[in-house]
Amino acid sequence: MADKREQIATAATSAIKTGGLSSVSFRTLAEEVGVKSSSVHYHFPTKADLAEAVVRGYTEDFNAVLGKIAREEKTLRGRLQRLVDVFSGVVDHNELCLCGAVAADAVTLDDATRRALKTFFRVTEAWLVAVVDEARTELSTELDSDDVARILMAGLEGASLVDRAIGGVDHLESYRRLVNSFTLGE
Amino acid sequence: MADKREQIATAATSAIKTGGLSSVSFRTLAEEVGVKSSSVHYHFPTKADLAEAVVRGYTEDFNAVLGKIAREEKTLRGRLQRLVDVFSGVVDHNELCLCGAVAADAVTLDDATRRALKTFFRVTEAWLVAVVDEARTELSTELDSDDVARILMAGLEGASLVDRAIGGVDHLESYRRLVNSFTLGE
DNA sequence: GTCTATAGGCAGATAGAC
DNA sequence: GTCTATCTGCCTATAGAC
Repeated sequence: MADKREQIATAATSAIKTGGLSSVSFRTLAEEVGVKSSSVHYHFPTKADLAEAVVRGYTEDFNAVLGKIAREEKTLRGRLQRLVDVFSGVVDHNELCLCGAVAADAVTLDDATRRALKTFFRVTEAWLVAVVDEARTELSTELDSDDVARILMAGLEGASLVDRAIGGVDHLESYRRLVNSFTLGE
Repeated sequence: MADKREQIATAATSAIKTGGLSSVSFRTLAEEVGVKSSSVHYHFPTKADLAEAVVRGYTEDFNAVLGKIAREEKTLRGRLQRLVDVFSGVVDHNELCLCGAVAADAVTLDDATRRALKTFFRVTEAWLVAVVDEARTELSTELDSDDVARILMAGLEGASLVDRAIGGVDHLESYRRLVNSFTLGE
């Protein structure tokens, strides 16, 4: 039953992944955690405050997952495939990466949330670059690690977006094969 | 000054590309074309009707652009680079591909609009497959044409989404280089 | 085809009691 | 921290006059 602030952030995260930022309201959020909307405002004065906190929290959680993958998988291909798995799992639940969903509403964001969003992509791509650079011998493309990182990040966001909209995971599966073509392995 | 219905659809298209489906209202649309909101309802009874019409119209226009590219560019690399140009131009105006923007609101769509959206991706990827198959000798990847088509489509949608959110065109530029690594050319 | 007028609902946000 | 109550404003949609 953690503290209410966290419960609210968790409910907001889930709602945004499904319906985007515009789909969450203080009222529905309040109902989900069993309080009144004014109590939600107590924890997050404005919607911008809520959005920023949620993006920051998601970035932390996502990073923890990346760390886990790096510990559990030793090959570059294994690590990248696990990243595809993460996006695949999200789409299976009819959701998007939270930061992809928030990015779709980019024009309505305040500066702080926009910065937090930028940090998510910077941090995640930095992980990809590090993972690729650590295993240069397993790489079978002439593209440099920055390009590989950006191509996979943007590609997985886009594949999730398209696949969820039209049903299935065809695009994510194509990225699975792109990962294979980028890496050496049996 | 075309007919009003078309003016409304054009204004809606532009607004959706910038702010998504939830950002357009019958009121603001009406103001932009110089009528009252009830007149907009006359042409498009519900928001779902408007969304479907806009997606269909965009699919037609996009296809015309693809046809133009195929006529003007003779090499596979040239054609794919021109496709990247299209997405680059959109992001320069702080917009997204209309269907990418609509896809972000997938959960709120009615069946007809969802079908129209599916058609957009099907048609555009069919063009990509045809273009790739027509120039098999210029291809320098082992991925089949379906995968190449899906990777580029999803990738360009995702790169637009991310680049617009964080500013710049870094991800689209990485896709430019991916296109080069997929194709032969001087 | 376009208008005025309005219904009915939900949004974000705040004041002030407890 | 949470509540009740409320303000203000925007939304989709419709009825009916012209």
